[in-house]
Amino acid sequence: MTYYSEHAKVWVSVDVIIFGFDEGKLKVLIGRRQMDPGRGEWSLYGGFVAANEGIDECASRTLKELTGLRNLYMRQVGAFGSVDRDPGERVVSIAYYALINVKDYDEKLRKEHQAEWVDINQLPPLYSDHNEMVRQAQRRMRQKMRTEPIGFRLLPDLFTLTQLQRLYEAVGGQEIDKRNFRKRIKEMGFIEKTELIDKLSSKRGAALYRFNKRVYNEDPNFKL
Amino acid sequence: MTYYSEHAKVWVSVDVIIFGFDEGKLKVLIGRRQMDPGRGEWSLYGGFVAANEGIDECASRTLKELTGLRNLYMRQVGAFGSVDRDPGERVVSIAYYALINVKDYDEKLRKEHQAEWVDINQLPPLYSDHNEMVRQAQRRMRQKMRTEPIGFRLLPDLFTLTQLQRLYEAVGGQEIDKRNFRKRIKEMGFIEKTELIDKLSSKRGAALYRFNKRVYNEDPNFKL
DNA sequence: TCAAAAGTGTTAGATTTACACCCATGA
DNA sequence: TCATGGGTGTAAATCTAACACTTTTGA
Repeated sequence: MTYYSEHAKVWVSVDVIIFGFDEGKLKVLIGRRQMDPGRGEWSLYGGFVAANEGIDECASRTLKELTGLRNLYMRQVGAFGSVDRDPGERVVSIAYYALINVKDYDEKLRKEHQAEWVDINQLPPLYSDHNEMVRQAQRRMRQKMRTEPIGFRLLPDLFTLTQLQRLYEAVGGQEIDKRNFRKRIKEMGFIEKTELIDKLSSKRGAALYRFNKRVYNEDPNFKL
Repeated sequence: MTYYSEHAKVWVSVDVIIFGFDEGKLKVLIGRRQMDPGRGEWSLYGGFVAANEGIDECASRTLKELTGLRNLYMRQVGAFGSVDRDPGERVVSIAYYALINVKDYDEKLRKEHQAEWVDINQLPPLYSDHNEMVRQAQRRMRQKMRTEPIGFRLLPDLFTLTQLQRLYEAVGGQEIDKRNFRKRIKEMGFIEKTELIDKLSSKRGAALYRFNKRVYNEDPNFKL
């Protein structure tokens, strides 16, 4: 308290936009707010930044608490700090987005937290400025996905090209030509075909692919 | 203090990366830090967020105090919040970048604040994580400039095409072909040729252009 | 046998890049 | 008269977008 004591301190929190991909839709994990003010409203998950905790750590901790998963792909969206954004007190909140494979999220844990996957295009009004946070997170994620292959984080380790295409369509918000898409995938090189066949989603069966991180790292080129 | 009192509060500050363009170089306004800890080190300008002040307002106020200018183009870069980023206390800082026309900045005011324009490629080590803030601000600004004509904020109202090209080169970090550049400018439509001639930078004289905001707003397309 | 999803190439058009010379003027 | 920066067009190459049919197999 020796240096800046004449200035005001404020609460700083972190809110996380957790993206998942399921049933061909981009989804966000939301829940009912468990504290006042706003108890019971739809809300993102978040937590307060502790005195001895960096903001990235706080986001990781929040994600871990909610999903049980560590080392999720996570990026900062930005700080939200209007004076009256929180109805209770002055809180500056820093939004992060994270990508998870829906199937990695233990259903029991999800229910314990009363968390729900909701289509990003069907979100209800959320607490405070959380809808705006989601919009910005989506823009950010879409932009990132154009230049880095982060989308794999939303899929199982093995996936079909149609799944991958649906993912890009859901994120980009528009349909993609199948042949052009597959042509681009082939050019990338770091999306490997395996010998495995997925028989669940079609009668004929579709080849399963995987993301080869090593190849990607050696060959740092990318375009959607 | 009724809702979140069990959580810790921290100081929140704003740091501004002020970009200028002069002598064909992209420059940043820095100064000597006027407070402890770190007094005398090279630093960005910043200020603490007051209890009754939003973070964007805080950034505007900081810019106004330093430059005397209002309504500068300004965008948030993001929040910086490692526990030990500030050597004195726990401070979460939110970085913003702003664009100003160097000639709009009153020299007297600049000297009063002991502020200096420094080539972004020649920056000295700055206080705390300010170098990293500058790097991120530059990436952000470069990216933005590819899709929106924000560069005009760094130039006088009237400018020659060569000036404009040098600006894009400085921001993009690479040379641009003169004919291709001018071809693109013509296609844009919202960069208007005036009848005025600049005789300062060449013997022959160069046509002066201006950015027509109205035309731009009616025709929301853009590419570098 | 048929419905449903997988898989596969080519072509036209659009965009991007490379490139060189003449012009006007002040010193 | 010459050095300096201003100004202009074309052609090749690359990238992007549009487009339709055959295959496999479970129901």
